[in-house]
Amino acid sequence: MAENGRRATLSRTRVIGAAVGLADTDGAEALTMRRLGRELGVEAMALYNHVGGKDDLLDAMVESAAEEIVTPEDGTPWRAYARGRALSAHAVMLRHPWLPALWTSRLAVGPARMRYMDGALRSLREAGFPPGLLDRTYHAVENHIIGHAMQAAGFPLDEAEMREAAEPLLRSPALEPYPDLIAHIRHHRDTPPGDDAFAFGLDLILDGVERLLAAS
Amino acid sequence: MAENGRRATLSRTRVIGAAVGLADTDGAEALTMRRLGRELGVEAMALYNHVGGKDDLLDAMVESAAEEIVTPEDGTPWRAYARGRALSAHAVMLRHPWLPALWTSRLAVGPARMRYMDGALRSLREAGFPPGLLDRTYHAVENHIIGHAMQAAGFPLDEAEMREAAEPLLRSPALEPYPDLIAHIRHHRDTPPGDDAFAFGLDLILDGVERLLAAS
DNA sequence: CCCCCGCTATTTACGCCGTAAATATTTACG
DNA sequence: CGTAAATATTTACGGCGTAAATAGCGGGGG
Repeated sequence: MAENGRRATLSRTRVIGAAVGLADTDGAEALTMRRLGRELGVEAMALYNHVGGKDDLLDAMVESAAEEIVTPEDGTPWRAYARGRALSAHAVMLRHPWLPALWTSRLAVGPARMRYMDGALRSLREAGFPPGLLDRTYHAVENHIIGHAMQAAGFPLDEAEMREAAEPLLRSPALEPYPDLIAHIRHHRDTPPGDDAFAFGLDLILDGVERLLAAS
Repeated sequence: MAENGRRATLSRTRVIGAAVGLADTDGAEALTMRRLGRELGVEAMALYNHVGGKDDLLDAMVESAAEEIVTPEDGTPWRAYARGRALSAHAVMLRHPWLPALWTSRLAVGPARMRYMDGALRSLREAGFPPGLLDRTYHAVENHIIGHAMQAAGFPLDEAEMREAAEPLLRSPALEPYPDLIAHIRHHRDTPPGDDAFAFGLDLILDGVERLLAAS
């Protein structure tokens, strides 16, 4: 038997979990069938008994991450629902920097992701959104989540690294013609992420939508 | 001499241009040093006389795309400036589906990108934005551009392909428990992109910022 | 008890990748 | 023309995903 078997050292769940962990700590480019096998004490080809191949593994990782997103309970007012689900999705994407790129590039969509999408759409519909506004609202929020996560994943520096990286950059003569860019880098050096930047953009969108909904 | 030489069949510019073209038509995963060499009638290693390696090539492609973004002239009111530059960046990203992923994942930033960033920041500063709002506004717009481009790149279907892909999907029993998702897919099947979805989210952000600026 | 069968793991191999190093060829100039 | 520099090719290496053949193993029926 596959799924229990007392001493079944390998399983689909374990393979996917190890893949997620490996990509989390060492980056998506370190996720290699051979390397993943090594991590699990097994040869690469052994993994093929549990996943269909690397593509299947990547899809399963996305699905597994989608399951981590917590969705407000049914009946939550649309704005709180959208805000809660966006903040949770955002947190998941920060935990898994490899996620936004896979999220948008893989066309296979599993049940967790379908549930995630369906819940968001239902919440808006039940709030009385007309179809056009509903669709645009959904996508505006989704774009914000993905955009922020992509930018964050591409600049994976904590506060100390930020300070450290900023200094030599600021002295670079290549930057000299761009004073506002210099000021921007200084601003980021002095004010650590704090992450309210995500909520700021999100609320901008939700405020605007609220007004449009009221006007409709 | 490198750059002219009458019959210099290869040059950095030509290599980068061919790489952009190849990635545009066949996708980023088709961009291979060997394949790119073949496209240029040359062995892969010949490319290394003109680019430092694949990383250098990718950075140069991003920089080349950044040069395609047209920026409103200096002195344009902040809102028109931000809107114009966002729409142009958006158009460039749609032309080059490989761009958003590279844009966010490569940390090297060339002059064209610096100019792009600096111009946007200057426009907001000259309009009197306080530093906190300036930074959040810049990033909110940037996130929207990247988020929309990533989603578009992951779903590279024109209207006909859309219709064609939707039908079997809608019959899939896996979708059955998600009626609002079904409605969403139907909506997309019936209303082709049109691309005002990008402007919708952008204006939501700019409207909100305008209000915050007035209140500050 | 043993044997055999189905599942799991390993071995080997193939064609691709990026690129280092050595070599050959072409070009430009005194 | 001769030669040095620029450009292109050849060969090779280690790593990738994975197909195919092989080996090991645990559990149920004779």
